[in-house]
Amino acid sequence: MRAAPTILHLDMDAFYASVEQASKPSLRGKAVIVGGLGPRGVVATASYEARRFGVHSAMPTAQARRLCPNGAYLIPRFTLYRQVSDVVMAMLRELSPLVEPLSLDEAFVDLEAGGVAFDSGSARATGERLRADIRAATGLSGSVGLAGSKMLAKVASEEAKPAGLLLIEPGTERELLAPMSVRTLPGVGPATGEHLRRAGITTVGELVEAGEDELVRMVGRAHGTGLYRMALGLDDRPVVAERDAKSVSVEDTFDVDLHDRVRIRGEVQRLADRCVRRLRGSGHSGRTIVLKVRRYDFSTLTRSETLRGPTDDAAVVREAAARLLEAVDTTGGVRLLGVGVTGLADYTQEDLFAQSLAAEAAADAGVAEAGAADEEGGTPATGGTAGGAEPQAADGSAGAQEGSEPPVRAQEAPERRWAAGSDVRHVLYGPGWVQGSGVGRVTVRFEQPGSEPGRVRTFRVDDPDLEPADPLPLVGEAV
DNA sequence: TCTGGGGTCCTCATACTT
DNA sequence: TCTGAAGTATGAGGACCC
Repeated sequence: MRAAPTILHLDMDAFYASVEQASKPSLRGKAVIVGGLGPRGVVATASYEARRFGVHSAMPTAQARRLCPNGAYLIPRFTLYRQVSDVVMAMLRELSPLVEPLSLDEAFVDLEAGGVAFDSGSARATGERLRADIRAATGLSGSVGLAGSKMLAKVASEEAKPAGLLLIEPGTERELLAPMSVRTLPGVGPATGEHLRRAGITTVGELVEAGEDELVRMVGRAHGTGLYRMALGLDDRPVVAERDAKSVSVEDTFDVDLHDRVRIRGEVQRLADRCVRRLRGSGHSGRTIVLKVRRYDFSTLTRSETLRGPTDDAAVVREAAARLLEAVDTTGGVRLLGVGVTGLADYTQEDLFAQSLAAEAAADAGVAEAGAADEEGGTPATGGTAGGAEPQAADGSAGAQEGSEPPVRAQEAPERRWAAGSDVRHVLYGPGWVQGSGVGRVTVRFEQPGSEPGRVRTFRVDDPDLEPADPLPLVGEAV
C-alpha cells in the first residue's frame, strides 16, 4: 500500500459546456447544454446552471429541452475541446512523466514519480498550483483529488467538485468511504448497483460487511474480488502513461429507423470506409471485424468475424461487414449501425495474406449470393438522415465512393446548414457563432472569447458574406 | 418522447486442438 | 481408433466509463 497521497486526479468541471461559455461571452452564467441536437440526441455535458433544472449527461436532449426550455443548446466542437485538452495535458506532463489521460477532461498523475510531491503538504501545494495554472492558461476550472491510489484520488476529485481540491489522508480512507453509496466505486453502475440494492447493500460499509465470498457469489469472481478491495480502499493499479488502443469503431444512429435492406447495406459500407480511415489514421491494422446493429426496439446485437491476418484494406473490411450483415434479421427496422475492428496490430505489416484470404472467402460466398450481393443498383445513399446536422467539420470527405455509385443525381442547390454553436465569420462583422437557424435564416451572435457579450444579427442562410470558421483560442494569442 | 459515440473489460457458450 | 478431459480461440452479449 502506498503511504503518501501523491496520486492526483484532475477532472475539468463541466468541460464541454465550460469551454463553450469561455468562448461565447454571452453564455457565461447561463444554462448551456452540449450534445446531439437531433430527435435522438443526448446530452454530453450540461453547465452547472443547467444542472439546476435537472439536466444531466446522458439525458435525451428532448427531455432536457422540456426541463430547461431557455437553455442554449449547442453541438459539440471536439476540435476546440481537443486543443484545450492538449494545453491542460501538457501542464500535467510538466509535473510528471507518468500521466494517464482517461478522456479529454480527466487524467491521473503520479506526482511522486515526477519528484514534485512526497507528502501531504507538497501534494496539496502542487494541486493548488496546478488549478491556478490551468485557470490562467485556459480560463477554466478543474477539480483535483489527491490520495494514495487512483481509485481514492478519483473519489476525492468527485467530492471536490466543482472547482475544489480534496486530499484524502492515509489511514482515513475506510472511514471516509463507509457511508458513501456503492455507486461511488468505479465499476458499480446501474445494473450492479441495483443487484446490490436488492441484497440490501447500498453503502460501501455494507459492502465490506458482506465479505469477499458473498460478493464473488453475487457478481462473479473478477468483479467481486475487485469490488471488495475497492471497498477497503485498496487499489494498487499503477498510473500508466502509454496505453495501446484495443479497437477502433464508428457508429451512427439514424433520425428515423432504416427498413430498406439496400440502404442498410449502403450505410454499412460507408461505416466500414470510415472505420478504415480511422484505423489507418491511428497507424493500425486489425484482425477481427465487428458489425453492430441496434434494432427498432433498442435490442442490440453484434456479429464478428476473425480473419487469418490483420488488415487495413477498406475492401476487405467492407466485404466482411457485408457478410456479417447477411446473417442479421433487420425486419422491423434498424436505428443504429456500427462497424469496428479489434485485434489491432501495427499498421506497418503487409496484409497481403489476409487480402488474398478475403478474396478467397468472397469467391466461396459468391457462389451462394453472387446475384444478391452486388447489383445494388439505384438508391444512392446521399447524405440522408444520418447524423442530423452533418457538420462536416474535420473530415471534409463526403461519400465519394470509388465509382460504384450508379447514377449521380443532379445536385439540387444544396442549402447551407448552420449548426447551432458552430463558428462563423462575416466579412463585415467578423467572428461569431450560430445561435440558431431555420426557415431560410441564420442568426449569428458576434462575439469572441476575450470580448464583451456581442450583438445578434440575422442573415439569409445563403448569404455569401457568411462563412464557416475555425474556433478561436480561449486565452491569449491575439485574435 | 425515450435512450449518442467511442471505448474497455468480463463472462459464458461453443468449437477446436491436443 | 475411439473417447474424454483440459486448454485455447472465437463469438456474443452485458456492464461500465466518460
